Amino acid sequence: MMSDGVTELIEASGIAPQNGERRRGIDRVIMLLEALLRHRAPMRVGDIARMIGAPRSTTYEIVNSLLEAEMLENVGTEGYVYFGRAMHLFGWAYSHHNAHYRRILETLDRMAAETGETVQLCGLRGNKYVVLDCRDSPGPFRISSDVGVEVSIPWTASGRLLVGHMSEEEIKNFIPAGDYKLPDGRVIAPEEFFADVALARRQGFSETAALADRFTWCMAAPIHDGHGAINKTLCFVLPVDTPEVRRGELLSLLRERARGLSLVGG
Amino acid sequence: MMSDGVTELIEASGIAPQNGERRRGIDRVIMLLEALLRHRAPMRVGDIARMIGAPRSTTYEIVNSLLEAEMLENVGTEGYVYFGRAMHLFGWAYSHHNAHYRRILETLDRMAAETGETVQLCGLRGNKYVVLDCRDSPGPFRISSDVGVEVSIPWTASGRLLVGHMSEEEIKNFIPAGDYKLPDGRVIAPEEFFADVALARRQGFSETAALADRFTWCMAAPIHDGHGAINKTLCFVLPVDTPEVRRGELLSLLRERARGLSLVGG
DNA sequence: CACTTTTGTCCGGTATTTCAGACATCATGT
DNA sequence: ACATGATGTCTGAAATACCGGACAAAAGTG
Repeated sequence: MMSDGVTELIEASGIAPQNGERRRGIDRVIMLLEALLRHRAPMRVGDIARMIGAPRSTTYEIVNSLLEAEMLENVGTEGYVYFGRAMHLFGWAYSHHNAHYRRILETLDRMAAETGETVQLCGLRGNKYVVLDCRDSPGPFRISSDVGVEVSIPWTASGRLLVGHMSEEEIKNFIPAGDYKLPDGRVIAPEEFFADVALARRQGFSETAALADRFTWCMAAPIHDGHGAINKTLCFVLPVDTPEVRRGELLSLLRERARGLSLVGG
Repeated sequence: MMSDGVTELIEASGIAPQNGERRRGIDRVIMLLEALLRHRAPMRVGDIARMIGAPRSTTYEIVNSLLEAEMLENVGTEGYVYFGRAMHLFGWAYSHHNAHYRRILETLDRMAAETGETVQLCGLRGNKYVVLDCRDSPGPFRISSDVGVEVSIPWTASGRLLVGHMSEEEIKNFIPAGDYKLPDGRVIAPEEFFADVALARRQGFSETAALADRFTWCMAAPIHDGHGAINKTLCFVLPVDTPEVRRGELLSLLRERARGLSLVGG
C-alpha cells in the first residue's frame, strides 16, 4: 500500500513521468524540494521517487547527498525525510540580506502587535499567488493560509493588485482558465475579475469578502518597488464579521504602512 | 582584478581545488549554497566558480538552473546572485515543522482524504493543550491552529477528554485558574467545565461549538494508550455551520477511527 | 588608446552519473 | 502460512552532464 494519498499529487503535479528519460541530478533536486514543499510533511523516499517521477535508486542517492549536507533531515523513527537545518539557514539569509525586506518584516511584526490581527506579506510565484510571510493573530484557532502554498490569483484580494500592471489581454494569457473557479465550486466571470483589477488599481487597495472561504474578509495594499511596479502586497485577513468601523481603521493603517514601504522610483 | 577579497576564503574553505577532478552537479550545488552562506552577501558567478573550485562554464549552468527554480535570484544591477525566494519557503517549512509526526499519520491522511475536512491529532504538554499534528482541508484559507502551540485546556473539545482520568480536585490543581477565561473575555465556570469533562467521559467523545472562536465546531474522540489512559485525541475542526447530518457522520467516523487507533490494555 | 582582465556563451569529447533491474529483508494483509 | 508490496543496497552499462577551451564583447587599468 502506498503510505499516503500521494498518487493524486503525482498526476496533479503535471510532471510528465516520461519513461526512459534521463535527467540531471540538479533538476531532480529542484523537483524533490518543490515536491516536499507542496506536500508540507515528511515523506518517504519511495513516495518521493513516485512523486517526482525518478527511479528509486537515483532518489536514494540524491536524498543521501542532501541528508549529508543537512539540506534534508531524517524525521521520525524511520524512512521519513523533510527539510533540514541548512535550509533554515539559507532561508534566513535570504530574508535578512536586503534592507527593504527586513524593513517589511519589521512592519509586519509591528502591525501584528498593534492590531492583534493576522497580517500577511504576499507576492506572485509564477502565475500563482503565495503568502511569503505572515504574523498570525494570537487566538488559538486562526484563519490563515500556509506560507509558500500556491493559490489561484483570482481567489485573493492581493492577486487583484499584483496583476494591476497588465492589460486584460495579458491577464487572460497569464492566469490559467481553471483558476477562476473557487474552491466551493462558484466561478468568477473573467470580466468581473478584470473590473476588480481595474478598481483595485484606481483605489490603491483591494478587498474581498468571503471569497476563497466563507469566514474571511481580506484587504490588501500594494508595496511598490523602485520602478513603480507592484511586487508585493501587505494584507489583513480578518473575520468576515469584523465591524465596518474597525475595518476602516485597519484599512487606513494598512495603506499607510504599505505606502511607507514603497520605494519611490529611481 | 578579483572583484572581492575572496581568495582568502577559497583557501580558508579547505576545499581542495584539485585539478582534473570531475564532480557531480548536486555536489556543486551544495558547495555553492554553502559558499554563499559563508560569504553572507551576493556574489558574482566568476567568484563563485573560484570559491567552489568549479569551471566557469559549469558554474554558469548551475547558477542558471537555480535561478530558474528561484533558489537563487539576481540582486543588484548585474551579475550578482544570492539566495532566492524558494529558499525562504523551504526554510520556513523546516522551522515550522514540529517534531511529533509519524505515528498516526496514515489515519490522519486517510481521514482528511476521505472527508475533505480538517483533522487534528491533539495531546497535552504540561498543563496545556497542543495540536500534535494536523491535516488541513483543501482550500486556500483554513481554520486551524498551529502544531505545537500551547492552548488553555478549557478552550478545547480535546481538553475535556484529556483530563478525563482526573478527579475534580486534581483538575482544579492541574489547570491554571486564568485558563478558564476565553480569548473573547468570557469566562467558563469551573463547575460547568467539570460537568463537560464528566459528560465527555461518559459519552466517549466531546464537542464544542464556537468556543475558542466564533467559526469552528470541534469534535474530539479519545485514543487510549496501552494502560487505558487517554493521552491523545483525534479531532475534526469544522465550520460552525456544518449541517447536523454531516456532523453526525463525521462524528461516527471519528470515533471509529480513534477506537481503531486505541491500544487495548497491556 | 593599447593592454589586461572579466563576462557570458557555445561546443565537442569523455569520464561519470543516472538508470534499470535484481536481491534480501521487512511489513502488511488475507 | 502465503502472497503482496515496500525498503534499502548493489551492479553493469550506456547516455549525457560536466569539463576544458575558445571566442566576442564589455569593463577596468595605465
